[in-house]
Amino acid sequence: MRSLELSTPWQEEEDVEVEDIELGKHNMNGRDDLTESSSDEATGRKRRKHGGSASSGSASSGTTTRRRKSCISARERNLRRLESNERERMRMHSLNDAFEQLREVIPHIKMERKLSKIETLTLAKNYIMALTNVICEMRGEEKHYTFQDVEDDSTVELETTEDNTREQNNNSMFQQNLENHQENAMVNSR
DNA sequence: TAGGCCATCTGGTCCT
DNA sequence: AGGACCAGATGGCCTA
Repeated sequence: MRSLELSTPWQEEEDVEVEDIELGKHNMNGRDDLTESSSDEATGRKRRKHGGSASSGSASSGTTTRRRKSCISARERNLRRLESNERERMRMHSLNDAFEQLREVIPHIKMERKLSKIETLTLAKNYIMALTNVICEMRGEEKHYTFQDVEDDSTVELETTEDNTREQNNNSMFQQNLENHQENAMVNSR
């Protein structure tokens, strides 16, 4: 763990009423003028160097704007930024918790590594589609969705054939599980 | 070593 | 006004 170095650009600024800001012209590789990020003592997770760029988001690039800066001290801004970082960290952690809970409820072939986020979402989508099909079938309606071969599915692009095979296995497992549940439901309802 | 995935920082925008 | 949300950027870790 490295300690927090308080020498970020915004700390060294003097308080000014108005500042010229050139959007979209920041040094993308300008890691040199950036120091270590805020500490992560609260979470103990790995930390990064400053990664963000000022040209991110939907800021209009290439234009020069003149914006009024609030009359708060550099120290205050520093504090606000750190608090904001902490909130963002917590928000992302809660998002990751939600992903973890989703992984737990999606039936899938267990692997050495955990499902990535994109895999989790894709499987969840497929599972919902499979469930929807079962409901339709129970109602005697036509199936809503057809599970295409992964190669034919332009919406899902997996990198390796191993991944394709796994996804197909998971899809057929969905169907198998659902059919079993369906049978059980029939038996219980008698 | 390249590429995928991820955590984190950051600043803009939206919402309350 | 302040917090939540979002997306871009970056560097670390891991695997093929």
